[in-house]
Amino acid sequence: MVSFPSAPDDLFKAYAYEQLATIGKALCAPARLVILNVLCQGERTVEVLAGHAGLSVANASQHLQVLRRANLVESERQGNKIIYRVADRNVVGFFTSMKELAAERMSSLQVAFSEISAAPSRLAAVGREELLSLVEAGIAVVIDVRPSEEYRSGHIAGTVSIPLDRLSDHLSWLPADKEIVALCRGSYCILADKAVDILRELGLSARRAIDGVVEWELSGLPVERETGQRLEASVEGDHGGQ
Amino acid sequence: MVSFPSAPDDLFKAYAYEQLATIGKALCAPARLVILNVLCQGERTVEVLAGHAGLSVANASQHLQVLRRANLVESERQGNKIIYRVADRNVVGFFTSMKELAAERMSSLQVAFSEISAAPSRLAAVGREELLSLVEAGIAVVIDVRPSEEYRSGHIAGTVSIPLDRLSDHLSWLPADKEIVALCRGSYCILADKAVDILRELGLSARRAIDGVVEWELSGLPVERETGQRLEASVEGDHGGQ
DNA sequence: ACCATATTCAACTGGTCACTTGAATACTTG
DNA sequence: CAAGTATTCAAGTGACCAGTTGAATATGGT
Repeated sequence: MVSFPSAPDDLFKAYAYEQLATIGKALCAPARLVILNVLCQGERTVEVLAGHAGLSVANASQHLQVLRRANLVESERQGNKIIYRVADRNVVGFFTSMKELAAERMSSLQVAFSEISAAPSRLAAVGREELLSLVEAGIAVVIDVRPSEEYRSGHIAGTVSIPLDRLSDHLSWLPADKEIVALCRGSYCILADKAVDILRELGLSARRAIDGVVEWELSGLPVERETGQRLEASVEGDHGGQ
Repeated sequence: MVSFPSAPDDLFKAYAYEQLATIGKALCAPARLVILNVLCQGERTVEVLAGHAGLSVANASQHLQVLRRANLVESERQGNKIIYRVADRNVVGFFTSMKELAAERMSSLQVAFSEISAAPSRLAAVGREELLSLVEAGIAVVIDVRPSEEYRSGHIAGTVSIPLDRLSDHLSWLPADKEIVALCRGSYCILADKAVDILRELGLSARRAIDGVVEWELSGLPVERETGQRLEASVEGDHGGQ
């Protein structure tokens, strides 16, 4: 560069950090984070995503384009609809580490949350190592309380699908002598908390898992997918979770 | 939760994503990213950080407080000055993966950049595996072209400190029969590019490393630190790098 | 105690972003 | 080819954010 004026250097620096900031900007609106979190679990249509985030379709579409400009998600036309998905497996890992980083801040909230909740489900949450050992020892059953569509589009092998809103239908055959561990979408999702509260009120031994299906998948557990099955519009069954 | 109104659920969801967005907001201003990148290499004073980012001290202070509110950095008073550092080793890892995620977007820029640059240093950059094998085979020398203060505060074992602005003083003893690999702060830093251009103009075989010292450190290489040595105010020697 | 230095606070301004609304585009189905 | 559905575009509004300036706070040295 010797004979190089310094201007292009600053230009490069400015441009580089501007590009980097594009990713940051994509992650600074809560609505986009909700969308991204849903997309980390599988591909979805615009309408479904708008429902999850509580946005108008037009608004959700704009948020999605911000995410796409940041190269975090990509879209593809499939028949009548346009489906969005994360652009890369790395995005899932990156977003997960962001959530883990925020978990520290969240801990204060979780304490406050457990105080208004009937059962301190969050504080007794089950970590990965413990859950694995519980399952291996055969003294725990893991139930996946997400809506059944999500279970179908990808779940950890060995878990049983019991959507939260159908939990009462399956109470009869749940073992009273084993511990029940509820699995949902992760620490930002409260489906498992609700399930645990219900089960405990019935006298069963239940706890929630700290991590969600996506985190387990990232840590290398085998995942089963029902291929060909696609998530169509149906936000029903999602009782404020995530 | 059974007997729980759904309002607190939405409150939790909203609060959780708001907290997560705090981190995103901290990363959406280029100036803050520059600051964070410098902090990933070691603790600094406000004045130094302001110099790196090209901001007024008051402005840099405000940016630092945004970063602190997001729990990404922490501050400590040391005598007359206040030094900032990353709050957690995980922050370095997280920020690194963010940069890697952006690298894809950057590739287009790197091509454009190499076109105006005398030598296509970026395109021939050396990755980790290759560099390790080159060093093991004894056919490459690795020079650390960052300012000497940064080298002192932490560098990879086996590398030699040759600050870019003193490169001409060390030309005599650089081996002509080996390949010279220049190491700097990473792909967002152009110090190594400049060094390579100088060396090539002199007929030496030189390439830059893709990654910076921080990335190498994260991947497990032994790091040497001169303890007790602290980075005092001195932006001099930083020729537009980062 | 006083001054110099380092950092933060407070008030202000221009620009950018999120959300709304109404229209336009693109594809599928009859 | 027409009608319907899904998504995107375009314009407008209110809120928030980055940067500036000048003053306030806090520490160390004399």
